[in-house]
Amino acid sequence: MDAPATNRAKPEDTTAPGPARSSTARKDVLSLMELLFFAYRDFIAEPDTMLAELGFGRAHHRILHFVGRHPGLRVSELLAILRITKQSLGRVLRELIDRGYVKQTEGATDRRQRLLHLTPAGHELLERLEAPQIERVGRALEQAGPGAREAFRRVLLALVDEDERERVAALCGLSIADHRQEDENGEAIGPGPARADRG
Amino acid sequence: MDAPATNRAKPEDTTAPGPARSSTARKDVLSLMELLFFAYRDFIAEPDTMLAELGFGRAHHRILHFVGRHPGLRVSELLAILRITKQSLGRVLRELIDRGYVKQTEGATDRRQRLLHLTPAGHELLERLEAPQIERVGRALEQAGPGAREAFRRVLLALVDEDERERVAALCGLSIADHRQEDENGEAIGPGPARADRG
DNA sequence: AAAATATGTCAATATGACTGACATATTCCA
DNA sequence: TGGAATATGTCAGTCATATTGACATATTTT
Repeated sequence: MDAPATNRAKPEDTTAPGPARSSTARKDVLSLMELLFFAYRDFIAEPDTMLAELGFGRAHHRILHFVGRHPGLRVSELLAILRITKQSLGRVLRELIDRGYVKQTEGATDRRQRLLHLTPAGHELLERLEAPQIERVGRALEQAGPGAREAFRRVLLALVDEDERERVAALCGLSIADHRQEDENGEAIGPGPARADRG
Repeated sequence: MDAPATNRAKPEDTTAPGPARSSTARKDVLSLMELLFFAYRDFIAEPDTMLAELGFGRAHHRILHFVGRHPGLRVSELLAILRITKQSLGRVLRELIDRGYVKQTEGATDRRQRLLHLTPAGHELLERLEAPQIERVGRALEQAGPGAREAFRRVLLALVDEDERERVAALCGLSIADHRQEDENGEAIGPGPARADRG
C-alpha cells in the first residue's frame, strides 16, 4: 500500500516552542483526529449493541471492564478512573450489583472501603462484551504490521495527560518503569487522590 | 473531537482463524484497549470544558469539526458519519445555526439539499476548540518517535469497520488509494447511502 | 401524476451525566 | 475520648444527547 515513511508528513519543522506545525502537518494531525473518531466509533459499536439488549449501557461496560481487570478495585479508584461523580456511578453500579454481575467486599484493613469484584456471571458477560473488541484490536495490530503495536502504545500513552501518565501506565500494566503488579488488593493500583465529588 | 454515539454494530462474521491469541497477547490487547480509553478520555476533556461554558456539548463540536473540514457537507452525509438519527442531529444543528456558527446553502444541482458551512464565527470557535487537541496529538506523535505517526494511522484505520474503511480513508484524506479531493461540493466526500432514519 | 428522496419537526422516552444536600460507618488524630 | 476526616451511599432535580414513531414539505425522478 505505501512505504512505511511516506513523506506526506513533511520534514517536521520543529522550530518554535512546542510543535510549530506547518499547515501540512496540521492537516495531517486533523486527519488523525478524525480517524481516531471513526476508530473509536466502530470500536464500541459491538458491545453497545449487546448491552442494549440487556438493558445496560456503556457505563455498565466500563465498570465491568475495570473491575474485571483490577479485582478489588475500590469505589474511589473507579471514580478517579472514570472521572465521574459518585452519584453518576451510583445507579449504574447498583444495577450491576442487584442483577448479580458485581459484588462488593469489605476492605481488609479499612472496613469503610467497598472492594469491587465480578461474579462468575460478571466475568461471563465481560468476556462476551469484549471478545469482538479483542478480536478487532488484535487484527488491526496484525494488519498494521510489526512494530505497530509498540508505536500505537506509545502514541496513546503520550496522549494521556502528562500528570496522569505514570498512574495510567501502571494501571494498564505498561512500561514507563514497568512496575507490574497483579495485586488482589486495590492499593497497588494507585494512590488515587480520590476526588470524590466535584460540587 | 469527541466520543461517538454509536449504537449499532455490524455482524463482523469472524469465521476465519483470525489471530489465535495467546493469553499474553490477549492481556496485551486488553492493556491497549484500556489505554485507548484513557487517551480518548483526556483527548476530549479540553474542548468539553470550553463547550460547557458556551452551553454547548460534544455533539456541537462533532458537527463543527466535520462541517469545518468538509465544507458543503450535506445533512445526510453528516448523519452517516455520526451514525445518529436526524432527530438527534436536528436540535443540535439548529442551535448552531440559530447562534450563527453554521449556515446552510441550497444544493446547486439539487435544491432539496442543505449544504453545511461554517460562518466566520464558526471557524473561530472550531479553531479554539481544537487548538489544544492539535497540540496534544502533535506532541504525542513527536514523543512517540519517528514512524509512530504512520503506525498510529495504520492501526486506527484498521480498527474501522472493513466495509467503511475506504470511505473513511477518503474522507480523512488518507491513503488506501489516495484520492484526495478538496471539493467545495459535498459530493466528493462520499457516495453516502444516506440511511436517514432507523425507525 | 405518483413515487422516491432530502430535510425538518413534534412528541414521548431513556441513559448517563451533573449539582447540591445529607446520611452512615469507620478511621485518624489531637 | 471525641471531633475531624474519609469512604461510601442516597435522594432530588436538571441537562444533554440519544432513541422510536409519526408526519410535513419541497424537490427530483420515473
